[in-house]
Amino acid sequence: MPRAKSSTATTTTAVTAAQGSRRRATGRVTLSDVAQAAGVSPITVSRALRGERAVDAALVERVQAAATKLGYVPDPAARALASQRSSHVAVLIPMLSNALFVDVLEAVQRTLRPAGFQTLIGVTHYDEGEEEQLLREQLMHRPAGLIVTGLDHSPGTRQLVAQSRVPCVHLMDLPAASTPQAAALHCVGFSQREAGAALTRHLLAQGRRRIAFAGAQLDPRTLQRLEGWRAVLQQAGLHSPTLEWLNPAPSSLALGGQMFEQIMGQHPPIDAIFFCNDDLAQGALLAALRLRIKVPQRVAIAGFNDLTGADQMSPPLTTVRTPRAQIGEAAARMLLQLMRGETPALAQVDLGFEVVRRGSS
Amino acid sequence: MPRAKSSTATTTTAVTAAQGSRRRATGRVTLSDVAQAAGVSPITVSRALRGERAVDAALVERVQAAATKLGYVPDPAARALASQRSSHVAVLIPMLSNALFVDVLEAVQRTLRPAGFQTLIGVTHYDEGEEEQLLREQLMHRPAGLIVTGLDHSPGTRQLVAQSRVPCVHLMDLPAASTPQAAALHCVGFSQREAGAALTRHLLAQGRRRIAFAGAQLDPRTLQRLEGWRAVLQQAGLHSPTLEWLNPAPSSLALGGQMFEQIMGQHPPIDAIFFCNDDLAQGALLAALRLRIKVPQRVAIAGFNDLTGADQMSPPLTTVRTPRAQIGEAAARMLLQLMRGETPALAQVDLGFEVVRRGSS
DNA sequence: CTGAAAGCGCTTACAG
DNA sequence: CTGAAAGCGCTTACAG
Repeated sequence: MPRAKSSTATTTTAVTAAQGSRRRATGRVTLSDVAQAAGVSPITVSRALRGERAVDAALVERVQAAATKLGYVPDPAARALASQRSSHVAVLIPMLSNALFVDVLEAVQRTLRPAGFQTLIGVTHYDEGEEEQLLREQLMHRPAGLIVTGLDHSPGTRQLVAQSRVPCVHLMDLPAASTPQAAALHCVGFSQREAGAALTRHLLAQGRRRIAFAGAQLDPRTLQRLEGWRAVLQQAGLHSPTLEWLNPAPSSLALGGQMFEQIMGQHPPIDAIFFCNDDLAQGALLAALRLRIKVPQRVAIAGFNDLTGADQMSPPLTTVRTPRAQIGEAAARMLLQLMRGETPALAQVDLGFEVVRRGSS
Repeated sequence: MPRAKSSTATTTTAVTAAQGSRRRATGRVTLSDVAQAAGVSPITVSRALRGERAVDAALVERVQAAATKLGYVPDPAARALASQRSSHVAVLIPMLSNALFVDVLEAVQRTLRPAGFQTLIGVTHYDEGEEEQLLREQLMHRPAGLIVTGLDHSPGTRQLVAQSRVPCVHLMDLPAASTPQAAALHCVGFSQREAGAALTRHLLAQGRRRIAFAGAQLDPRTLQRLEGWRAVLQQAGLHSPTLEWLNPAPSSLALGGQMFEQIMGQHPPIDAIFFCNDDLAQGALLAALRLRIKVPQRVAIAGFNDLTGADQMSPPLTTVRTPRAQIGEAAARMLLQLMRGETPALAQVDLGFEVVRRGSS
C-alpha cells in the first residue's frame, strides 16, 4: 500500500495507485509489481524467477504466471549492481578479418546466448597493449566471465585477470610445459607446435627437401608453428635459417602473393612452402597462376586453418584443419561451468587438428 | 563518519575506518570516497567527473586529482540503474563471415570506443525473426544507442525501436521514396539500386548484351541491386527473366563456382555475369580457371563490394567499391550526436560508390 | 555553482 | 521454505 504523503491535492492519485500495483516514475514493471500480483514478497519472486531452488513449486508457478501476465523484464543493471556481477561475457580476439576468429566467435555466441549471457567482443589487433586496455575497460563492466585468445599476454593483462577473479578460459592454444601455474589455466585448443610439425612431416613424406616457412603477423601461435616446422627440419638435417621468411605485416592474400614471388627467386630453389595461414597460401596460389609457376610440380604449397576457399583453389590447397568452431563451443561450455562455480572435468582440453591433403602438395 | 554499532570488539575497527575513507563491504572505491578525499559532496564529484558544466574549475581539478589518487573507477551498473541508460551501443549486423560487415564494425568500434561506449554486437544471420529477438535482448540492457543494418525490418523490430526511444542509425542503405516517415529515419549508406544500375551500364558499355544477374542470400540490398540491373536492361530492351539466377543460400566462393557453372550451360550463351557479391564472383573466377573458360573473352564477370582478394584474382575482378568503413564511421558519429541530444545536419547521408574496372570485364 | 534527500530495481546476508 | 531490512553505487530532480 503506497503511503502517499497526502496533501489533499494528491489524494486522488493515491487512491488510483492503490487500486493497481504501485507504479514507479519510470513506468517499469518491477519485481515488486510481480510480487504484489502473486501475493508474495519480492525476494521470493527474485528467487523463483532465477530458478533458485528452495522455493515451493506452487509458488514458482504463481510467480511465473504473474511475471508473464505483467510482462516483467528483469533489469540487468539493477541485477549487476546488487549482485556485483553482470550477465556479460567479455571475449578478446585478435582480429575479425581473420575468418578463423569469426568462426570461433560464432560458436561462442551460439553457446552463451541461450544461457542468458551477452557477449562483449574486444578486438586486440594482435597488440598486447591494446589487449590490456580493452580488458581494463571490459572489467569495469564486471563481466561474469572472460574468454581470451592464446596464452601469451602482457604481465599487466595477466595481473588484471588474476585480480579480477573473473572465471577465464583461454582459446586456441595449450601450455607447452606442465608447470603448476600452467596446470591452473583453463584452456581449449590444440598444439600449434605439433600441428606445424605434422604438416612439415607431410611435406617431407612427399619428397620435398627445401621446405620454406612463410609467416606473417608473427603472433605467438604462428611462432609455435614455426618451431614445429623447425624442429622437424632440424631433425631431418634439412633446416637452414635462410628457409625462414618472416614478415610482421598482417596476413593477407596480397602479402601471400608477394612472399611467394620473393621466395621463388631464392637459390638454390625452394621445393615447398609452408604458409602460416591459408590466406597467405591462397594468395600464393593465385600468384603462381599469374606467374605460370606450376604447383605442386615446381613447388608444393601448404596453408594452415583450412579457411573458406581452400578447396576452391587451383590446385586445391593442402592445409591443416583446425577445430575452431568446436574450440569456441567447448570454451564457452567450460566457462559456463566455471561461472556456475563448478569444476570442469578437464582444465585443459586438446581438440587436435587434421592435415588435409589436397592437390597443392 | 562511520557509526559503528560498537560492541567493544569492533571499536578498533571503527577507529581505523574513521581515519581513512569509509570502506564498503565490496572494497570498491566509490564516489563518496572521492568526495571525502576532495572535501566536497558526492554529487559534485559525479558532476565534475562527467564533465557536466556548472562546476567550479578549481573544484573539478581537486576532484579529478582525488579520483586519480584513489584509483576511482565508476561503476557502469550503478550509473545505468540511476540514469536509466547504459554506456552500451547495440549493433545489429547480418553476418560476420561477410567481410563487408567486419569492416563496418571495425570503423564503428574505432569511433565509439574513444567516446566511452561499448559495442554490443548482434549477428542476425539475415533472419528477421532472429533480429527481433536479438533486439529485444539488447534493449533489456537499455543501450544508449542503436545501429542496425538496412531499412527493412519486421514490424515487431520497428515497433521495438520506436517504443524504446533509443537513438538509432541505419546502415548501408537509403530510403527509396521520400515519404514523411522515411525522412524521419537516420541513415548512412548509398543507393544499392543505383550501384546495381551503374555496374550494369558499365557492362553494357563494354558491348555485353546477355548480362545475367547472379544473386545469393537474397537479402533486401541484394534485391535492390537486382532491381537496378533489371531497370537498366529493360530500358535497353535486353532484359529477360531467364537472365535472373537467384539462390537463397548464403553467399560463398563455392556457391559462386556452382552458379557460374550452371549459368555457363545456358543457351543462348550469356556474355556477362553480375554477381551480387565479390565472394560469388571470386568463386566464379576460380571455377573459370578450372573449367578453362576465358574471362573476359568468353564471359565478363563483375562482383560487388570490392572485398579482399578482388585485385588478386586472374584476371582481377571488376566490382563496385562500397565505402563501408566510411559508412561505419559516419553512422557512429551521427549516433554520437543523437545520443548527446543533438540534431545531425543531415538525417540521411549518401556516401556513394564507385565502379572499379579491372580485367574481368 | 553546490548539496541533502530520495530513488533506480534488484540481491545478499540474516532471521525465523 | 519465506520474508524484512539493508545496501549495491550512482544520478535525478528539487532547493538554495
